[in-house]
Amino acid sequence: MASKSVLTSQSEDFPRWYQDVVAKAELADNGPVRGTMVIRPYGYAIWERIQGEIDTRIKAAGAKNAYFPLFIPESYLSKEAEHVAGFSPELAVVTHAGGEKLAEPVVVRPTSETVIGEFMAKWIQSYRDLPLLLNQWANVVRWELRPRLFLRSSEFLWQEGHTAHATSDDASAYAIRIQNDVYNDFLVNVLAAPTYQGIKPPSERFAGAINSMTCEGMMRDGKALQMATTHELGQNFAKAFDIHYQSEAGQAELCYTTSWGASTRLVGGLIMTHGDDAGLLVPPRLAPVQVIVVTVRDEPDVIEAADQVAKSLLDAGVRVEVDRGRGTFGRRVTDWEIKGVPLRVEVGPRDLAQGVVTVVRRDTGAKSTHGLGELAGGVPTLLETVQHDLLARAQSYLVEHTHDVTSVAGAIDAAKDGFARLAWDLVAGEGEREMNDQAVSVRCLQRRDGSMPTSDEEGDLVCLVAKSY
RNA sequence: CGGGAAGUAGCGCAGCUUGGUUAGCGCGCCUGGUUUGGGACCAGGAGGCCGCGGGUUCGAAUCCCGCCUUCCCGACCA
Repeated sequence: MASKSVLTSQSEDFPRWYQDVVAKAELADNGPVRGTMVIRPYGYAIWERIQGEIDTRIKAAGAKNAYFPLFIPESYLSKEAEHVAGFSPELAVVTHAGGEKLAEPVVVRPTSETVIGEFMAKWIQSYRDLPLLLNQWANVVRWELRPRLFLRSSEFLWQEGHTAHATSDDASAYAIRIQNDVYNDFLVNVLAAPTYQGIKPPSERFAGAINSMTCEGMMRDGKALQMATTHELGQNFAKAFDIHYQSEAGQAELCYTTSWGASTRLVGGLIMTHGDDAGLLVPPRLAPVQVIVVTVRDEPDVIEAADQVAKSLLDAGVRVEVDRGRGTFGRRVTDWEIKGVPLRVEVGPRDLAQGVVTVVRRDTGAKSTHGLGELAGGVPTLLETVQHDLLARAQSYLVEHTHDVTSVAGAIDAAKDGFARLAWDLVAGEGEREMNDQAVSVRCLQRRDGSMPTSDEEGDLVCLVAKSY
């Protein structure tokens, strides 16, 4: 039976749909101060899954976690000219503390290149100390003029990796490794959100970087979202903070540093990559709840069967919860659809009489019946099927919403629907300004074969342009 | 930060133009009952500094000023 829709549909009003999902899936609320965000338990559970997956990959890449302070002396920011110029407009600065005006104002970190640079300089003495591979999970503050939950909040959570290397080549290779083995691997294999990887044009580079790499995803409203980013900082920060080492030959040499991050914005990317008119849709490998077992009637034998189903799935390594005795069946079904739980197992008297349960896929709505005994074997397989189907669907979406064009005007037009791809030579300079006037920007540069260039100086590059978040 | 819209119960809204008894409605919430295979129904009930501060007035949700917050469109960004 069709019911009145719970959410604004994507086609009716996409921004409204996004807010409805955030609210009704109980992901987050606005905080009392403009731009701040309260992440609710279900939203945080998703973030914890993201954290866990990324953290494992970071450690596999050899970086170690540490923690640096929230407060940074204002003077640190000023040490790198481009860095301070880039971040000044969005800094939160503490001028008073302990009831008195501070001698030197303290900034709330917008990112930690500066403090970490200061300590890298202290810790690195010899080439034997390199590479130094650090990561921290932290909150950062960038005063946003136009906040949006998860996508752009004044305070957000992220991981920021910071590394120091003896050579430019080593720094570059490590940055590429992070980009591929941490970010791209997570995005493709866990989030099921394929992206275009490329380098940023000079205009879009991180403040203080010599090269920025990005993973650019396509949301279901045709706008691009930067899902993760990696920067080669060259020797800019090494110079500013005197990060040097003694080489094998006994010479003092400056280090090359990198930094890289992924944030709670990924939750926004998740919502807009997979979500549909029924709500959120979380890929199984990411989902904090992979299977929800719903009782159709709250009768003792049904409840007992539901608990047994949950136990057998739990034993099979499935993240499962049971929902029973809370409102009507239809209500509970809708609630879990909004939350995007990938599989629902319905346990009711009619099925039980035949020794089966009904399994429903959140992505397709397809129902199937499974014998009680074979559930623990079948569900993990089905979860993997859903995972692969979501990736395939997102992949097609990305391809279908990428249009090859041959002019700036054509690109601006194509950007109404997604990415436009065209020769970078046609765009660089005046073309980029023309696009920016239409709220279209260059998201990344690639080689013609789709691989990542080492620099924007490389000839014969293409650019992917789009409207973006 | 510029342009636009809006803040009244948890959510969505009416009331404001033309100031005047006790501020309404739908959903949700609580209690009891009937229900339950796709957002149930009946009955009873709780819940409001009408965003905050100031002003005008005998009297302000309503008129005036300031601020805060949210949403949309731009410029800036993970």
